[in-house]
Amino acid sequence: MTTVDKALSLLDHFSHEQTEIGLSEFARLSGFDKSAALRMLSALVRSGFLEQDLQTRRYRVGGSFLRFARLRENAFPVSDIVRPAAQTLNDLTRETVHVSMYAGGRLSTIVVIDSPRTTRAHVDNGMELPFNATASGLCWLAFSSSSLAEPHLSADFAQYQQGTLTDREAIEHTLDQIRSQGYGVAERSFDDDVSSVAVPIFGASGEVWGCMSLACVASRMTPDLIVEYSALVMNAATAVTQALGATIPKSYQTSRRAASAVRSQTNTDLKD
Amino acid sequence: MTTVDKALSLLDHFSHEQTEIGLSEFARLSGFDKSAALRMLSALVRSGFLEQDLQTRRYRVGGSFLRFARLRENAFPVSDIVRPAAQTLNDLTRETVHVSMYAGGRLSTIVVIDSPRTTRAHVDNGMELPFNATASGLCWLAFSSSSLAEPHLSADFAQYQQGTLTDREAIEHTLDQIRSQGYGVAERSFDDDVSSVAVPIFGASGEVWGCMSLACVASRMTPDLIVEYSALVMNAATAVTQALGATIPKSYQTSRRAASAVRSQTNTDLKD
DNA sequence: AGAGTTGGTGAATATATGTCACCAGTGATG
DNA sequence: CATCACTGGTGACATATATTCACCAACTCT
Repeated sequence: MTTVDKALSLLDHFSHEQTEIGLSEFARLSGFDKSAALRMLSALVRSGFLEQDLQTRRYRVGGSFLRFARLRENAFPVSDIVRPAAQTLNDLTRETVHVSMYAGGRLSTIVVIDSPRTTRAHVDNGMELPFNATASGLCWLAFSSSSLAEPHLSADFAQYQQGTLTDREAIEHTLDQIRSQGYGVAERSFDDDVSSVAVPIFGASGEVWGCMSLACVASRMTPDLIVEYSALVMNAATAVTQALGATIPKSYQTSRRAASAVRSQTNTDLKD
Repeated sequence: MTTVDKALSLLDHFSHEQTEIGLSEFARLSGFDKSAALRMLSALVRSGFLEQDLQTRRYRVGGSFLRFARLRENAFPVSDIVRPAAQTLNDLTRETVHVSMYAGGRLSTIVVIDSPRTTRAHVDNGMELPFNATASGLCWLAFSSSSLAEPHLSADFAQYQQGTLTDREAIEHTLDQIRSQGYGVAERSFDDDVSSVAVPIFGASGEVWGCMSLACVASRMTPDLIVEYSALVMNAATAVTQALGATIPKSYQTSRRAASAVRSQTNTDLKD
């Protein structure tokens, strides 16, 4: 682990809940010495990746991220590519659709389109999706290479709800199931009232780039709907994969074929 | 300069024009050894701040920026704060309005609202504004502390147009003028067909946080309009400063008073 | 007043970094 | 086809740099 890795890992302690962190707090969270932490934090401040509140002396995520995020969107407009497919899926199902992307060891939502219904699952844009508790997280694990997935499989899992999978054995079993059916399902696993169906999006390198997921109020989700939705999400995710200039890996195509029979069925159903 | 500074400075070589950079190119641009550069680049890739194209082996800005940018917007929703004021100014003038923010040694646009007119000045969101050639850049220099401004005053200035200021003497003279009138003007200085008026936005620390600028087709800009617009931009920028939880520094208030007489005039004019 | 915070400093040692030579692969040129 | 000039990447050395530790001043809450 280089010094740069350590410095950048400090940023990982920020979250939607934790938006400001002080020096001692950083040292505690990261395990680094206060003095070492301060030097790294100062470097991050100098380059604008952190800002320091002059009153409280606490640090927050800096403005440089805005610049680089725009730079990236300019060079490689992910949102623009992803949003149409998500919108189509949202139009078809009238349920919440979100697309997540794997970067820096996190799976976080980059596009969210909420359901227009009066009762709906809400997902925050930019939200981090836990690997053990969400359809997207499990789906990512299922189709990622073992070397990439390993660190996330040997982590400590938080138990969000009664049904949340926290045992590695149980998770591995679920991943097998996901691999065979081609999509991941999580019912009342992260949020007590939400069930969702997720399908992998592949990147140019053949790795799982992220996931597309449909989330709805748990009481609305039936086994039949899961099958219907999975086919629709699969279509949308495939469109995104192709729009990213990638191809569906052979390993996944078998799953797709298995599901495509179902899809033609459901498409017929939906025509009525 | 710590290693972290060096690693992060590598990212500064990306721009709207330069969206992908290879290892040797990085070494050349930064002056670092190839081997050292590679180690830093690898660290940046590991944390998702860079991505490497597996075909070309070149690097591009990574996906982690999206996550952190959203994290920041969630904690401190700058765009949401800035946009209404910019929209109001756009409604009043029907000219292009852009707001820039200073971070990591760069002044770059974070909100852009284009003019609805058939001929209009277009500004890219996320664009970097050169300090010597834009109204915003000059305005930032004029009201920033000398220690912050110095590195940007002793840099090499690019000559974008005939009238671009590239001589430090001339720039300092212009800055004096900007300080006395409270707003910056740049006519055909960056783009040959664009003139703009910029006013500083202050942050909680009292420093210049960024600028609000009105840009229009150069041929439309008259001395009278500059005075009118400057008062309107000043109103909008003041609103943003206050929305950011900051106060206008005393040093700037004198400029504002000088202009407020003009403002009451122009406000009357605009009522008709 | 005292204990427990906080952010920050300075000087020891230990370690990661900068430097350089080197390798394999690619594409252009004669 | 052989050469040349690139490319991305590797490994090992001396050295510069980061980590560690004790310490300081300021603030808050008993």
